[in-house]
Amino acid sequence: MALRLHNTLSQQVEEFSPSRDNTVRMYTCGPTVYDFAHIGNFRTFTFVDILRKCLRANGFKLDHVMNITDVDDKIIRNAAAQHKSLAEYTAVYTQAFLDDCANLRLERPERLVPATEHIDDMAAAIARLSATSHTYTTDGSVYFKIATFPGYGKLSHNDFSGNIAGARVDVDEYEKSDARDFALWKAPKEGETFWETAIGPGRPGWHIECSVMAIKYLGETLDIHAGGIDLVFPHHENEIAQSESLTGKPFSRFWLHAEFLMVEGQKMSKSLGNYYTLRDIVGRGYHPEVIRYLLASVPYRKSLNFTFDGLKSAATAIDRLRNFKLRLETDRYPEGLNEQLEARAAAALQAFHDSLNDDLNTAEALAAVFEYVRDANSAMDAGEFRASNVAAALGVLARFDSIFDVLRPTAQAGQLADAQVDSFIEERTAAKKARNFARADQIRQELLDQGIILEDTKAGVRWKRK
RNA sequence: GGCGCGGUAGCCAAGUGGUAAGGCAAAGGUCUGCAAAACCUUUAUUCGUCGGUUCGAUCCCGACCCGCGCCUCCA
Repeated sequence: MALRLHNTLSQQVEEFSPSRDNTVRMYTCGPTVYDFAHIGNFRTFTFVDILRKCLRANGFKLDHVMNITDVDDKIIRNAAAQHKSLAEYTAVYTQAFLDDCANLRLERPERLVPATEHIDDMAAAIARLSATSHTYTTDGSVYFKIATFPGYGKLSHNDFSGNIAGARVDVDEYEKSDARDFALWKAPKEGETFWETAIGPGRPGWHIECSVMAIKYLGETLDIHAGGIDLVFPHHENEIAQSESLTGKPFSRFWLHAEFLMVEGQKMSKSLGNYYTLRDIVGRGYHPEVIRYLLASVPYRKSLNFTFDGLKSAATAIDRLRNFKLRLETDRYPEGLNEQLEARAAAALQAFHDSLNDDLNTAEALAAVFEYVRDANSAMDAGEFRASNVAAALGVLARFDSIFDVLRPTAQAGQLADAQVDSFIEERTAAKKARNFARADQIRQELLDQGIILEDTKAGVRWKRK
């Protein structure tokens, strides 16, 4: 089954393939580095990571650009409050973001591009928009005039053809002649960071960086543009207006948006006390891959209710898969091949692939894996699992993990080395042979206290890290 | 008010015009020196409410109720 994705533009699920040379040119909105990213941000970034992996699973190559917004009002304000330069201030949160992504096992996009390294490109683009009468200037600030772009509203499916003023006016500190016009360029204010450019001094508005950097690195028409659903309007709508006014071509063929995340059934907010950064949750003892599993297990177009019960449930689910893998690797099976089981493995692989290709239906993909695991475990218990079935079983897990990436435990500092564990196990086995169960249990408990779990099986003792 | 998403078992959650995947939790059982792991059984006559279409609807249509998002540079 070919990959199908929901396109916000058409509001339909459409078959996807890149427009040229089998390479997906994708742009996704990255973080504004004014603070640590929160768990809601990471829901979207995890979705993007799953998307990347599914695109590759379909044989496509990737050229993926993600921006780092390292200049905006909050950054300027916070940096000033801490008496730091913009660069000093954003370096801290940029690095924190990269560290968080690494912990969550999010692949690095092919290009990570900071806005502040493209100021001149933005100024040049604004100059071109001005040359084609898409802008006006008030007090040194440049605005995009949406009346000059007939397609405005096509992404968010809003009709702006009528009288668009009237709803909210004067929400910005800057002067605009139409409520929905937006700033491309902001004139410098007293004491604020600004750049000297061909269009004068100032700093870029929010939307222009994405248009400029996307076109610079990926060309005038992207295959995919993705982000959180709250970016549909105005951010992505404005990107379309700028980009298409600039190039006269469709800005992106596909637009993908991840739904919101809730916490314990409520919207996440600082005032409710349910606002969490990734660090907060890891600090409570949840491993990053558990968080990753929970974020990835709910299909991206459905709002995700993030709960601590859900995290515990995710951890147990991962254990089940890890236990199965350990069993495959440590148990001994009779020679031969169980054909029926081999067919089930192939079917699971196919179902997994098809589910993901159905607009990234991760929940259904997981079901395919768990069904197979149950069947295989049953066969093992019944003595019907054969040595030659191991490879396909490991193959199912490998395929699963190439997308979900949760089977490898996060390394813990200060744990026993493998050799040490093995020597304890030898001592315990000797104690068991002598029917000194008290000593055997004591050793097992001591190891457990150090995060090592022992299991006695017919094939011998096996162990794993908690 | 406009636009969009959603309401399925205790929790998370898939799904189809023909009678409800999967995970977690709970209870009982098998196995085991004890554990652990694993397996088996049980847990939605029912899919927000009310109408309609249909031989038949959780799935299609309409109305209503509830939750969430955007419409204020918030993923």
